[in-house]
Amino acid sequence: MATKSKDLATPAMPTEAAQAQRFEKARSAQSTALLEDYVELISDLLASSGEARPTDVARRLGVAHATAIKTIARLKREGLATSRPYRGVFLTEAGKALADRVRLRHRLVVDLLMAVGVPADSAEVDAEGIEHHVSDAALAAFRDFLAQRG
Amino acid sequence: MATKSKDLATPAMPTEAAQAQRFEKARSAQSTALLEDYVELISDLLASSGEARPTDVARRLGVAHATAIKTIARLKREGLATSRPYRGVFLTEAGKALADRVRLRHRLVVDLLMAVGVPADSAEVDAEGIEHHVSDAALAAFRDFLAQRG
DNA sequence: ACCAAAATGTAGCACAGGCTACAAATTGGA
DNA sequence: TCCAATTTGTAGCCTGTGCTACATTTTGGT
Repeated sequence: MATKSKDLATPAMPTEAAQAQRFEKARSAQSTALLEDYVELISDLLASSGEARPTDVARRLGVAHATAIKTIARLKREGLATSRPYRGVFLTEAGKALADRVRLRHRLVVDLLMAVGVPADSAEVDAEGIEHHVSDAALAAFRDFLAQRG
Repeated sequence: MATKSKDLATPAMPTEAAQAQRFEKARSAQSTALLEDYVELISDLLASSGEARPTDVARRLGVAHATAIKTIARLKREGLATSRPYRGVFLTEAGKALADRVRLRHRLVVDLLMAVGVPADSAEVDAEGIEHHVSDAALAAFRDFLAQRG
């Protein structure tokens, strides 16, 4: 291992490897973020109206319906959803499980943000982007922190 | 169904428009995230060793050097960096300003995470993904919260 | 001074996730 | 019933961000 370091400045940079790993993790989180959003949204639509139509999904996400359909195809490829032509989208068991996990995490993030003083509306908006990058360790810490403040 | 008919079980879904806007925001944040990472890293490298070579940037980010070079080209297109062939990368004034903002935000996010009990190493890793999605409002709240706990 | 290794740059591919445009199926109202 | 609007699906394009392979330039050791 070439410890070719010359990090002799400011608040100490992490090692190359450590830093690369962090970025790698952030990139991989990003690649699942969209699927998580779709699954959670589909779950919500199913719960609140009994069906999840591609057009509704598209409108909620603010994308063209063709985009939604393409991503739903990816959900199916990954075993998270099922659908038949002109019949709406449904979640597999794996999809439901993911949706539940994501929803829980979302609430926890919003609650944590509000607990530290972020206004409710900002908290909701920010959580949408933040939630996908919160590790289990952080999530556990959030839970403890919230429990401790009633 | 006006302002706050929120029951404990199911938090009402937001309106289509509101939700679409949130996702749109998250998507646009994502598109600037990579540039922010590059700019901050380049700034760190310049500060700690006086130069930022594409290969170093690539190694730190954990990507192939060709990928780094391509993204650096984008930084130049966007007026954040300058570089001449075989001569390393430098930041424009805009790039420096962005780097400073990003670095500050990064610290604040890490500190906030640790303040609510997230272990230091998790905090660093999570912050890498989270920071790009933290609004100014949330940032201000973080600052206040941290100030209040000395 | 030279040549090999390292760094840099270029070209071309893949895939994800946007889009528009068009085609086909379904649904609802007259 | 039947036609028009809506919904759904398909095709093809663009951009961003990865990659590998190869070409070129710079650098450093002998």
